[in-house]
Amino acid sequence: MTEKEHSAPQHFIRNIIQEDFAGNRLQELVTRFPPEPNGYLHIGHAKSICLNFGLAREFGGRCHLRFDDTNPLNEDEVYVDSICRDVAWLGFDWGRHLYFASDYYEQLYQYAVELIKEDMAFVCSLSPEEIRHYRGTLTQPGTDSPYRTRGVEENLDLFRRMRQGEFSEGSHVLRAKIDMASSNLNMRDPVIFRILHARHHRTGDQWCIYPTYDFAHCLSDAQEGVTHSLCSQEFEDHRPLYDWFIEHLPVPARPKQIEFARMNLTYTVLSKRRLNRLVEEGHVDGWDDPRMPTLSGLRKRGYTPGAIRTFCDMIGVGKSESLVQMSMLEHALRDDLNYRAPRFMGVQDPLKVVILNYPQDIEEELEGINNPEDESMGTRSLPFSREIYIERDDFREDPPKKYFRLAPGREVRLRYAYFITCVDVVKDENGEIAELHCTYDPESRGGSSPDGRKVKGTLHWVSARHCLEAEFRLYDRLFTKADPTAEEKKGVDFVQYINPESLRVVAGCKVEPALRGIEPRTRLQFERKGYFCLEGDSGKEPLVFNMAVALKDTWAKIEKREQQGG
RNA sequence: UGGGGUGUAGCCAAGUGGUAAGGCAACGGGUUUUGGUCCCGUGAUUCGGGGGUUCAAAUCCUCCCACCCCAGCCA
Repeated sequence: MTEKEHSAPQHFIRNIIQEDFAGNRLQELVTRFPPEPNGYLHIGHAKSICLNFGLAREFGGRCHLRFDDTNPLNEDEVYVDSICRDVAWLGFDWGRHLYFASDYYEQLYQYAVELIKEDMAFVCSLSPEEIRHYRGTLTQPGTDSPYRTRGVEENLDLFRRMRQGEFSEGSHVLRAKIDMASSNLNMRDPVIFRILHARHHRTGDQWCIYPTYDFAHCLSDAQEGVTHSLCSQEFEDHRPLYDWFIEHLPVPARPKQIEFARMNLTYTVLSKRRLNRLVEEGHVDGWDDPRMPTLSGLRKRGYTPGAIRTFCDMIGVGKSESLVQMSMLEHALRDDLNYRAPRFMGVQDPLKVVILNYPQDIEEELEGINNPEDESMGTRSLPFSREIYIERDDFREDPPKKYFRLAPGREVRLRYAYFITCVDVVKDENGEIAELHCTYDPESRGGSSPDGRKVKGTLHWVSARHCLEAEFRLYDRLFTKADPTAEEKKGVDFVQYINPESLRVVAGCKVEPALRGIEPRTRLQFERKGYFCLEGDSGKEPLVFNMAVALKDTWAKIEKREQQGG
């Protein structure tokens, strides 16, 4: 790991682990990341991945990647592949510890048989609706199923026949016999096996009964020797049940479940349901749209695994549900890319500048530093000629206060090139500025003047004759509200708050020729603009760049304030 | 109205009886051939609220308030 990782702050789960080691209750830490293969991973999952794999790495233990594939109805192999890819991309290695709950189906079946034999489980033949009624409500206890007193032999026979495929879906389920009066609904004789005549993506048609999450998860953990089973808070109510199975079955290990709070991020959504809608209804261009908070989207956007890991360290691990500001994620990215991204010059909205006293027929090569933060990244050559493009926004005919870029009569520096002074503004028939006429100071080659005079502004530029054509895709927050789901609670559909300017495609951009032939996905900084990532196939013009995040823009802030202040 | 959780600055978050870390954001200032980076500085008489215990409380007790989760044969 070469990138600068923040030192991991103290949090309650790490404390528990340290205490377990100190108290000699723990020899080796074993954690697991247990996704269900029914969707794509997003930044919220990254928190769990970094926690589980990070802790294992920190304590010299191991972390398993286990797919909780207990529901064939909405699981698929394509998700397995994408999840593996995303976890690996984030920088974690599960080694040989890739597991599937479906690998344990036979063992799980045997555990269920065990429970029946001990009179701790029974086949219930109530319909789903009846089961719901018998369960009671939040404030009223449930009532025992009439099938609760079935004999062990009958239960054994029925359960075997369930497996045999003799019954239809919904006709019978296997339930743990716990306590219908429990104030914890999860303990009211929970279903542990149900009939599903569905083809499973890994076991095919081998099974027609499938274990439920509550039954499979804890026993899978135990089977793998997981020591600390970290999950999100909504499972806190399930812990008594988790412990119940562990206590009542002859399992090889006794994992400890610990819950932590989920994270939310401003200006986006993280629920599977909502993310799905964005894709289904075409509000975004697929799961890997660079505006999506999915790992595949962030990857396409130009995010680095290191930035995401740092971000996860920054937000910490606690028990209170948080709404983390997007600026934290953006900071983590800038911080990472500042040290690693090579610099280039690219003009988004070109304004031609003719340098009157620069000879028509010559051109020269100037030298640019690839990364001022890292000398080892070397230098590159920048062709310069009489006609160049600068950013239209870097010139004002009537400059506002504190504006120190180009204006009539003003002198500025062209980065790594020369000082130029604007001597004339040429307009077209509509009164629009068509081009600028400037003069340059031959003595200022490289960007500094021997007489020591200072210029306030430094502009990026490209040589008109040498530059490459490019398209910039500028991304902004996906929603106009920090918490679009809060608005939803007021009865407004969250899609109403999609930011219509979340994507701005800017054609006609000009970038420096050193960019010719760069690798797809290359992350770079366009100086004074932001961090970008080359999209798609490289080489062919126009080159397409996705903006990952803009550089901080103090001037934009000042200008906004000046305008508001009058 | 049952059970489980949470409440420390705009946001995230340490702190577990000895007098409120850190990060993001914001705001000042310095350096600067990126209005970037970097550096320096500015914030809680107070920890959801009220009582109480104590020489001493964000930390212990107590009452109250607010928010989140749970009634899938989803995970």
